Parts: sequence; C-alpha cells; structure tokens
Amino acid sequence: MQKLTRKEQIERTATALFKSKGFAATSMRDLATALGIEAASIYSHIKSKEEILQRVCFRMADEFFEAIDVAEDKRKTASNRLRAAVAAHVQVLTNNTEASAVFLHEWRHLSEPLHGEFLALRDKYEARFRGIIRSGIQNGEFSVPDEKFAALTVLSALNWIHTWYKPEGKMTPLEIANSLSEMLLNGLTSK
Amino acid sequence: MQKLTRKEQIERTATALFKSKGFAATSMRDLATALGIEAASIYSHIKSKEEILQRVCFRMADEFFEAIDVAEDKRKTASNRLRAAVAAHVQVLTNNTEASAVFLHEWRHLSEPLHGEFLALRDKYEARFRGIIRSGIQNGEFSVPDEKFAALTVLSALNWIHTWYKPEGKMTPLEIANSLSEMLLNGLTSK
DNA sequence: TAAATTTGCTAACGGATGTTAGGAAACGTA
DNA sequence: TACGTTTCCTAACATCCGTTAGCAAATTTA
Repeated sequence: MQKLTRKEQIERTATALFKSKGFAATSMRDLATALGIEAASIYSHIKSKEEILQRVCFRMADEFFEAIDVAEDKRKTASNRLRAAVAAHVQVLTNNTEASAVFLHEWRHLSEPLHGEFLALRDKYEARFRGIIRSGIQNGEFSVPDEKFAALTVLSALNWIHTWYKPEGKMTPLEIANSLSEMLLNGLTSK
Repeated sequence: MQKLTRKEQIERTATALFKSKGFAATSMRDLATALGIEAASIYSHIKSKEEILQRVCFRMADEFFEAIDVAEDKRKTASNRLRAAVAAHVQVLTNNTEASAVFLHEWRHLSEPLHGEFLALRDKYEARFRGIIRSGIQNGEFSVPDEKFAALTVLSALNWIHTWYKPEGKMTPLEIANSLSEMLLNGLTSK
C-alpha cells in the first residue's frame, strides 16, 4: 500500500461518490464530509470540482490506451488480437471499477474544450477495435455486415462489467475476459 | 399525431433534457425555458421534479415487459425465443430513445421506496432473459459457462443502442435486431 | 531550531435550486 | 352568459451550491 498525497485521496473519494451518486448530484460538501473535513479545505488542493472530473476521465483514457498498446500485436490473427484487446480492456475496467464508471458515464459533465477532447480520445480508442474487426473481415476470419456496428457492440458488451464486478466475486478478470471473448467470437450457440 | 396533454408535453420535454444533461443537472428553470413558461407554472401540472422521473422510468419498465410478453412463445426453440426477445427489446429502445436513456441511466436518482421498486422490476426483466438462456443450455442449444453472465452480456450489448441510434440512420430497428441476434448467437467468427 | 510547505479552519459571497402562495387570464362546457 | 377547469404569472421562501479570503495549526525540510 503506497502512501497517497492528500490530492490523490480527494480524487479517490470523489471518484467513489461520482460513481454512486453522479457528478452533478455530488456536492463539494458531500465530498468534504466523506473526507472528514470542511468543503472549503478541499480548495487548498484542487482548483475546482471539474478539475477532479477532468483528471479522472483523462487518466482512465491513458490507462485504456496503454493497455491496448501493450496487448495488440499486429502479427497475430484478428481473433487473437481481439482476445488480447478484450483482456486488456477488462483488466483496466476491473482494476478501476469506480474510475471506469466515471470515465464511461460522467465525462459529459466536462465543459468545452475538455468535452470535445475527451470525445476525440474515445473515438480514437473505438477505432482501435474497429481496426481489429476490419482486418478480420478482410482476411476472412470474421463475417459481420458492419464493422462499426460490430465494434460498438463489442465495447458495449464489455462496458457493463463495472456495474456488477466485485473483486471478491467468483470470476477473476481473466475468466471474465475469456468468457466474453468466447461469447463475442463464437456466440451462445453450441458447435 | 395525437393531441398531448400539457402534462405529457412537460414529461416529453423533460425526458429530452434528462437524457442530454442528466436528471440532476437539469433544473426546473431549464425545463421551463424549454417549454417557454416560468418554472413555477410547471407545478400546476406535476407534484415534483422526481414525479417526472418516476413516471418515465416506470412507464418504460411497463413497455419493456409488454413487449417481451408479446414476443415470447415458450413453444419455440431457445434461439428463436432469444431472437424474439432481442427484437422486442430493440423495438422499445428505438421507439423511445430518450425515455430509454432515462430508464437506463437516471433511475438511480429515484429516492426510496421507488428506487428499490425499480430495481426489483429490472431484476425481474433480466430474469426473463436468464430464463431463455437457461432453457437453451438445458436442451443443448447453447453452450455457455454462466447463465447470469450471459444474460447480462446480452442485455448490455443491446443497451448501448440508444447512444447512437437515429431513426433516419441507415439501419432499421429490425435490421439492428437481426444483426445483434446473429452476433450474439453465432459470434463474429466465419463459419 | 528556523523556515517552508501542507493542511485545515471560520466566515462569507453571489447565485442557483426546488417549491409554495395567491391571483389572474383563457378556455371548454352547461 | 355563467361556471369550472386549465394554464400561467409574479413574488418570494428557505436552502444549497461552488468558491474565495484570510488566517492558524501542523508537519516536513534545512
């Protein structure tokens, strides 16, 4: 257990509140109470409420990109690249369930230009999945009518995990990733 | 185009705002401005801000149940029951994109006991999908390790639609439903 | 021990929030 | 035309909001 700066403690507590109540419904006084201090004291460490949201959203974006950068190997088959991307994505999600929920749902409370920058990053990330699926279609591994539709469906199947995943649950992140890859690649039907 | 009561107009406008800005970030004065009246005037038609949220959430719950009740036919194969349930779900989602977004994301701003009642309904609905998958596993049609996990993955793949679906887009709701069923039942891999 | 930094406080600001009270036009119906 | 209902208004309430100013204790660093 590493030592956290006060600013990191604030971010962490805020992230938990943002996940459970939402950004807009979490007041600085709620956050202060959760930290055991006064609301005004928070401003010795951060500039604004939005700064917290910004840091969480963009840090998670970084994490997702780093994970997929490590996982993706263009020499592998499209199926194996998708398996690796799914595993990487699930690892990040399960390692940071609260920050992931904020990343997935609270980014819209960012004001411009952050809002636009965030959306651009998200598009770029989705494009990575589209690229994998496109190459699978081109070499005949995959058969799907619409590459973008398939990519969004894959990601949406992954992005529900944070709502139910508990570290103490019966499935490990790796098992979850394997089950999802299996289901996305081969479907429910018995072969 | 049927004639709407003022209360229905208020609900409809509020639903659009709740989807785009979120329940907590939408003020009664925002809603009033969108309607072209004063905030206080709204209270001639509704009791509270939460009443609007409640009505939207529970009406959509009704719609989802009605749709799956009509679609499900226990004499069909599990595959075809799943196809029908997916098509029903997609129809409701695409017919009410804004109310669906509220149903999926804003229900957590309901206070007790509504919050609990809503969750119970949602569990009951998910159980319908679990039931279909369970019967498919039992008769050998499906092969998946965890019935609950599979059901949640199916629903999560469906529940992203409202974020991108536009009635004027190139895919019809039926095409979307067919693509999704195909992908969920048979996966991405070519046969 | 002295200086610098971190952490927190009280008090208060200007504005936004959901909602109520009480009244007045406008409208449909008898 | 009279009556009940629908619709909307102004004014105001109590409370909550994010944030700032100014200051003091505590902790870390030199």
